[in-house]
Amino acid sequence: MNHEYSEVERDRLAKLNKLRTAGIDPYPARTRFGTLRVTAAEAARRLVAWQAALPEQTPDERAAALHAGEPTICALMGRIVAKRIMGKAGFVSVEDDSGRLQVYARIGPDSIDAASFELFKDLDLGDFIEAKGNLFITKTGEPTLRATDWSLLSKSISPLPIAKEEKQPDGSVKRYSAFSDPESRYRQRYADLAVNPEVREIFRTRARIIRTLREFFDSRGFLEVETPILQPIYGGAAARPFITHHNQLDQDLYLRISFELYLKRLLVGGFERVYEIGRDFRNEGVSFKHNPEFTQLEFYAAYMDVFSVMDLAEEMMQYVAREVLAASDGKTRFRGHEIDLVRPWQRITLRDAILEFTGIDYTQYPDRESLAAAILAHKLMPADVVQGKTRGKLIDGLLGDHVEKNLVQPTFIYDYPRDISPLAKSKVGDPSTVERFEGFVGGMELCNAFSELNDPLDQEQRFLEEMRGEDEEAQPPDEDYLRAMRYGMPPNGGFGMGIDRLTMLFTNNDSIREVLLFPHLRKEE
RNA sequence: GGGCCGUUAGCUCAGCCUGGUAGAGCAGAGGACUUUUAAUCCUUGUGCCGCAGGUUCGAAUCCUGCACGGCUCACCA
Repeated sequence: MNHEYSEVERDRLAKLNKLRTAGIDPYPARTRFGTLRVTAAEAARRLVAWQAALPEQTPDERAAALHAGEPTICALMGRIVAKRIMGKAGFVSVEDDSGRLQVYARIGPDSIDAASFELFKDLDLGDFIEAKGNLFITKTGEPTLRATDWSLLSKSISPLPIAKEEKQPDGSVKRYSAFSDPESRYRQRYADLAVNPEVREIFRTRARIIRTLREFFDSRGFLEVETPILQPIYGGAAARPFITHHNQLDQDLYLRISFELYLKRLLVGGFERVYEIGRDFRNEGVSFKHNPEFTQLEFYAAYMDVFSVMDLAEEMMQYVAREVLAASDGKTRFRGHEIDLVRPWQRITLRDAILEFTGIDYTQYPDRESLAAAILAHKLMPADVVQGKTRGKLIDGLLGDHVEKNLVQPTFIYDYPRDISPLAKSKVGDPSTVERFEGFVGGMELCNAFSELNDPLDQEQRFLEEMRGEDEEAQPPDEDYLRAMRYGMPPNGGFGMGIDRLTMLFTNNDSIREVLLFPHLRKEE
């Protein structure tokens, strides 16, 4: 409550008080012309159709017809984003959710009277109005609504950073000194969305991605479920959690770091295919691909394994790409690469991938010490990073440092070390390896999946092994999960994918912050 | 956490190197203009120059520290 009004804001407050004194409510509860409403896009489409259906005419007749316009009365409502007043006539560009349309008003019998025009001239960029009238085409060819009546719907006090736009001959729009400072845009996302239409488009795409994923799983017999976000024991991933507290119970709770252990309990319960789309919370650093809370998709399917999940993941990606990109070729552009999401994706073992990009065949180094020595000999990691890492973490490090960035076209990497995958089933005949894959696109890890471990005795061993380690991200053993498993869990395949990264991929954004409506920022001073 | 860069008007930015007390365009205000579209033309206001300290007769400018941000490295299955 300590906002200091700027000079512009004080001017607008004075204007607002003048309106109130004149008996005009600057924030009316409802519109007057609601039943007549057309969107800007509908109006433009209607005018094009009307124009095309005009009969054969002389040029003079045609000009007169365009000027008179379509006779139907309709109303436009939205925010004023540009204003061009000249004497006793003027235009304001009105933007709604569908686009922009200009409203024309002048003093005259075909439009509004002098008193109304005085108020019209007083409008500010950012004000919401409604205007009623008929649609016509100006002599410069612009679809326009000729106002015969209009009202203020909401007065803008603080000036929005609305940029001027110039239509280019090729149809594109050139924006001058747009609101572009990333911090200001994220902190005041409302202003960003208000003045940068392409930002709104990112979030429409995001919504379409999520809707399409639901369609995909719903139509394949998956049940959408919701599991606890507040958990007494966290697990299902290697990450540090956020801790919170329940006052009445005097109990510490954790914000979930994954859905995995709860979803697999549901397989014990008899649901064969479940999925959840929701928020995970991980107490770790922020970066261009990490936010403390992020949206995750996980699914688990009884009687599937790592390879049938791989098939399903391919099908899913292809489905979403075609729906979302509205391009039947399923291609997207990301960081300057054209990426083809159509199946089949490349499949390569982790061993072969690391061999290809580092020259190291880790199967030749069966223990931590020999692998660490080889990595140092090849100068693949600094010594202080190598120190203290398990063999599995070293292998994972090689993947992250030397392989991931090269995996631009969709690639599945499979066969992972057991000690970094405590919830995955071991490979038959190769106890150091588990049935797991990760999907990479655009040089970025996108998803993670495995044949889920359903052997309660093996799972108990894995929890114990983890506890013995010194990894501060190790998950605590979950006794209740083991109890569930002992009742019997069907063999199943599970899958997790970051929706934020998927959205980055489909909207060609380098930063996760661009695809989160309100990304985490340090507190404002 | 490390490195680099940045923070000047509501927005986008110049000025800093080479210290002399702050500028442009847009937005705003006043005026002209009854089909404009980055409308145009005339007039005009606008600043804790991120914060704190230091050097200096004098600091937006040089130095130090801090805050915040961007990029990057590390960390992040």
